[in-house]
Amino acid sequence: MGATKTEEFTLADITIAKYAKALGHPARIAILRILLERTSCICGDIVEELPLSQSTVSQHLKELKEAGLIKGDIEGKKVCYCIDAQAWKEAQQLLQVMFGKYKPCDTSCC
Amino acid sequence: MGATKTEEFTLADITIAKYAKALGHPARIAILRILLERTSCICGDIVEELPLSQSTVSQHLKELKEAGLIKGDIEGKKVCYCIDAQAWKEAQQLLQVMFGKYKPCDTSCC
DNA sequence: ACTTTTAATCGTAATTTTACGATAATAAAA
DNA sequence: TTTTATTATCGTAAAATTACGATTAAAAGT
Repeated sequence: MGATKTEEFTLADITIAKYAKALGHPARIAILRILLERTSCICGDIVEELPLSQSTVSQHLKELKEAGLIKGDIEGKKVCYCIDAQAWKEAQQLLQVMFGKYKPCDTSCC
Repeated sequence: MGATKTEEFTLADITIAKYAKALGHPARIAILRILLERTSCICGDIVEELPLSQSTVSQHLKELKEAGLIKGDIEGKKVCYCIDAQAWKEAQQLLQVMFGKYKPCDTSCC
């Protein structure tokens, strides 16, 4: 036991959960904020901005990459990270639709 | 090691990560969808709709509750779950603002 | 009072995540 | 070519997550 039963759910739920999971750590939110701040994407000094070691930041970057939310292109000695426009929009849309489905309930219990 | 360095980040990042983490599993997305479907919130048959055992579903419900996204009121023999309007709106807003910050980058690398 | 129903909690096991230092790997600079 | 800078990966350890069966707790029904 312990392994997530991913197969048993709908693709929509799996996809939204994948994106949400990637967003589920303050360090990764912080990384995304750094990438969101710039219009250009020459970025390689993410490590200095975070209270974590280089290897740990690299790991978080990997997870964001695996979720599809960011891309990393080798630019000489450094690696240039930026947000993946397509995945970003998909995640945004999926979450937006889900959050928009809420309607205040009419029974007394809540 | 292994413990998340939660203290070192901004409250905004911690909060958004907390909500995202709660959304980071297909089962919990499925649960939220079930709750979103109804305008009333007499719900106690969430277990039947999921391919998981009762104890596992209960655990997922607990995590959603701890993140603040849902509430559970005891209604006689059953427990009545529903979405917490305030937390829901906060999560929605935080995510919306963050996702809205994206602007396509102008350099060649991406 | 006893039984049934419903949901939480406990105990346990496997897996995954988080984190770091140390070590590669790669490309630019000297 | 050797050195330096930058990032990824490996190895490892602690902690958290996921999952389930068994048990407990509480309320309702008999």
